[in-house]
Amino acid sequence: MKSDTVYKRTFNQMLDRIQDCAVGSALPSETVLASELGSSRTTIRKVLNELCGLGLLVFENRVRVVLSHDCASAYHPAVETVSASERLEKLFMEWMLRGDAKPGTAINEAEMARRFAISTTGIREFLNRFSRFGLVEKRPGSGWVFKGFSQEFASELFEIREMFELRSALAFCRQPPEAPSWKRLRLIGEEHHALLDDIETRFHDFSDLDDRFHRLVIHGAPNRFIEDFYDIITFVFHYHYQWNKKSEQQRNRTAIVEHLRYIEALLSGDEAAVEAACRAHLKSARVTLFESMISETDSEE
Amino acid sequence: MKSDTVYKRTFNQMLDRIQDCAVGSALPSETVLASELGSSRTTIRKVLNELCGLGLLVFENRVRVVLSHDCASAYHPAVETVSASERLEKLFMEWMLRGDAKPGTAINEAEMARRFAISTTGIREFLNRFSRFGLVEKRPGSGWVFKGFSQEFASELFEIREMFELRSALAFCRQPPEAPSWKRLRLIGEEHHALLDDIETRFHDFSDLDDRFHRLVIHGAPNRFIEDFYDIITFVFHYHYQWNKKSEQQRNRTAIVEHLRYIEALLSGDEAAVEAACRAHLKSARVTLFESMISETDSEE
DNA sequence: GTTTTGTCTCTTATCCATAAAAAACAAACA
DNA sequence: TGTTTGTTTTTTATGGATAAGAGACAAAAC
Repeated sequence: MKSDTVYKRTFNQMLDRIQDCAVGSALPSETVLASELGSSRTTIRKVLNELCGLGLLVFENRVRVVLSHDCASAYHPAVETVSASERLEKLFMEWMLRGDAKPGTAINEAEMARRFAISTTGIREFLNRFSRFGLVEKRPGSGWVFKGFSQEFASELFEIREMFELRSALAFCRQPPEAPSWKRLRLIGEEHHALLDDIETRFHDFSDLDDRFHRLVIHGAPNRFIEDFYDIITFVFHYHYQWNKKSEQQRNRTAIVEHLRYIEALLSGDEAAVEAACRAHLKSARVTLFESMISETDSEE
Repeated sequence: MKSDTVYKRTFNQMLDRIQDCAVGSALPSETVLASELGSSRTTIRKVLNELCGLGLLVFENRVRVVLSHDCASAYHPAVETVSASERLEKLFMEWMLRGDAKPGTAINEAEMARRFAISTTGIREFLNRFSRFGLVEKRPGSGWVFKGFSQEFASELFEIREMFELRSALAFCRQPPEAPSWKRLRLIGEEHHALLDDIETRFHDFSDLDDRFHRLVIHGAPNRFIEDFYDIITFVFHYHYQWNKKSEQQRNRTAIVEHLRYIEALLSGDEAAVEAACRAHLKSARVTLFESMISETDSEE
């Protein structure tokens, strides 16, 4: 049976939304709310009905009016708002990054289903989707082999990343001056400056900015395979650094400075400078990743 | 319920196998047969039992003896030897390449399940695996979008292919002379010569040789992402040219000649020559593919 | 004691079922 | 006429069931 995580998530969002409205004011139409909160009208209505039942809203004259902001206790627990597949992804990555599985281990669906308390269908779907990351491989008939989040993996990942990013950065330079990317790049540059100024407190905001910056560069000359590959990078970094927070602030500060040089080079249009800045940044990112992987291994021995 | 395609396929293979043995001679042990035919002993025994029942074998003194070769009518129909997922792949590719789906079309699992008479779970698994080819994309909650096997797709595919192959070819050259790949390359070179001599009759054999050649080059400096990507190429070419056989012989002849030049360059170790030969071959492959795509569109209008 | 076959257990491929969510359609209003 | 809400239909997410197939262990034979 499908879980009602969408409903619960939307419900919580709606509570937030209500608190932004003055008591006595009217909510927008169902259609508007649906597109605003990113779910279907069906779900919105279910939420709205529930909220009427709770006395937080009234529905009169085809309009829903906010009655109260007193809903702190109505929120659904956050765990219940993530779908089975999202939960599985998280569990699996934790399990992997905790190093419970040595490279080459055979993993089988039935056992995983038990371990993670998710149906075999769910496991199977996850592994199928996940196999594009190159960390597991299917052996038809019998199960899967776990390839391991190893130095080798990281190294192969970076080799491709460097090829792709360099190609994209140079292509980016060659865009006509009227391309809208230039403006976006300047804006992202400003965001970097702003973040650098507040780095002490806001260093967590970097990974999002990082992602947006690299995707902007890459998108300058779109290629679905390159963009897809960047999903892998994002994914790997996301989970790896979530488990490995050592010197996060310093790491991010360095990266920002490198980005700024990179951005400047792009804006100047000087291809040699772009190449140099791009290479320098990726090299440093690689070293940082490797160091964090080594220190992780060390600390466990 | 799991289908018994493995059994039927193994059964057919076993019939072939029996016909290679003289009547009155003994079959090897179950274990040996299992590894020879690539299935488990469980399946082998089932087949063997059936064959005893049919009177083609006898089992006496712990040994199975061939009684007869008269089994032409015992074969299971070939259709029943392919698993649901393989069948689906084929059906889907036909549907796609026949051009029934315009790029941007939304496809939904339920409808596909009906169209192809395969359970929704099966469809879903297929689409999930298939999404790494960049031809369909998931929209969580609602279905999938079909991206289309367009010129644009082919062009993006080739851009990556060129980057990867060039990188691999150069890395291949730099292998130490004692690397076993050199010998393999020479052998593959000979196969090319042999095929060229018989091209009139054997031109169908080229696609396998092509695949092995490129994979050998790529594997000189292994990188799982590059090898994975080559799966996409193989897949796309396989199906595209299966539907588009025009001037197959000429196309293959040209490719063989290009390969031979490419191989010679690799063996010479002259990097400039390698680069030139590699680029030339890929450029020509690209042109050929595009032409066949255009003529396909034309013929339909 | 190593192979070989016999038996039993566990896992995978595949279908089906069902509640949740999305989408399509229809009626009502402004 | 175009929104907005009410209703119905369709589709997706997720669990479950089961025969086929794989693998593990035991017994037998050489």
